[in-house]
Amino acid sequence: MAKKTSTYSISELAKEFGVTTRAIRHYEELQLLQPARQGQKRIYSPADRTKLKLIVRGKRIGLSLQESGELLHMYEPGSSNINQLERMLEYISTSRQKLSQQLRDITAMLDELDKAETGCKTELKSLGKSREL
Amino acid sequence: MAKKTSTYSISELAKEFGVTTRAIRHYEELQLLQPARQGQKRIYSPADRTKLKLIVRGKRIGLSLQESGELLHMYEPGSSNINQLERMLEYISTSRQKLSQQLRDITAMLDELDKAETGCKTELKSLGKSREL
DNA sequence: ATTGCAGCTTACGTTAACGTAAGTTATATT
DNA sequence: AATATAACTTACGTTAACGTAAGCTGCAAT
Repeated sequence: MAKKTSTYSISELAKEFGVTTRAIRHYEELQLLQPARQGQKRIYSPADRTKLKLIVRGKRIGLSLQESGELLHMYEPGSSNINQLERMLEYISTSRQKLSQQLRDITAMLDELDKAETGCKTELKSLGKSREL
Repeated sequence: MAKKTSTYSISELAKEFGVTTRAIRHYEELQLLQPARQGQKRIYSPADRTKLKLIVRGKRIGLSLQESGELLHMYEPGSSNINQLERMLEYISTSRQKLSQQLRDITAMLDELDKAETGCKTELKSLGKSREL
């Protein structure tokens, strides 16, 4: 039959993002996803897929599922009450600070890797020289 | 008595890096640190302090203690045998790729935060307008 | 009719990274 | 001498993020 390209099965998403179906169900248990159902089967919308993408991206940079969940919160309808919006702005600002710190940490690490690599290569060269004698 | 400014107690380091002494001892259990001893007490050298710094930095960007341990490996004497050095170069390259991916992930997230923030602010403004009527 | 997937649920198991408690030791202070 | 403080050891507890196993379900191909 015709494929509604706008929905995904759990194993399709699992394969696409390199996670297990168990993991995806786990994210659902933690309320990070709420896919529709067709009987018992989970049906994922493009929005669900995007959320999952954000989750795995979050994981790569070391966010907990909790933290990712809070970020996901910002992609929802937006219960637009003033207080909520302001709390969200604060949260955004805090998140940005954390991410900026991470940026610094990562570039610092990359620097160290460069140093280590140069040192390594110099050593290799000198080892090569001594064999050439 | 006079303070050898070139050594640290466990609680000094704990305070400086915002971790518990228990955590530091834990890193030692996992072989990430091997401080000297003065009787029973642990004495940390500047080198130990640097390692700890790398560990907490690693944690901030989501490295496991294992991974940090492997990175720390590169700051040691360097059992300079050719194979070792080449394996290390590979490891460095792999690490760099992971870190680069993280950089992309983080800037992507920062972008999303920007979007979310603008959206948030626009909503706030429209809410403000409606009250001005 | 049966065999084979893909998905589902329930539930216990596992690993990492410490937390926490209890009791011991060494040093310094009152 | 008594007490406080900082460190130590041993050992069990806890949380997060799934893994893994067992058994049930619906549908499709043989």
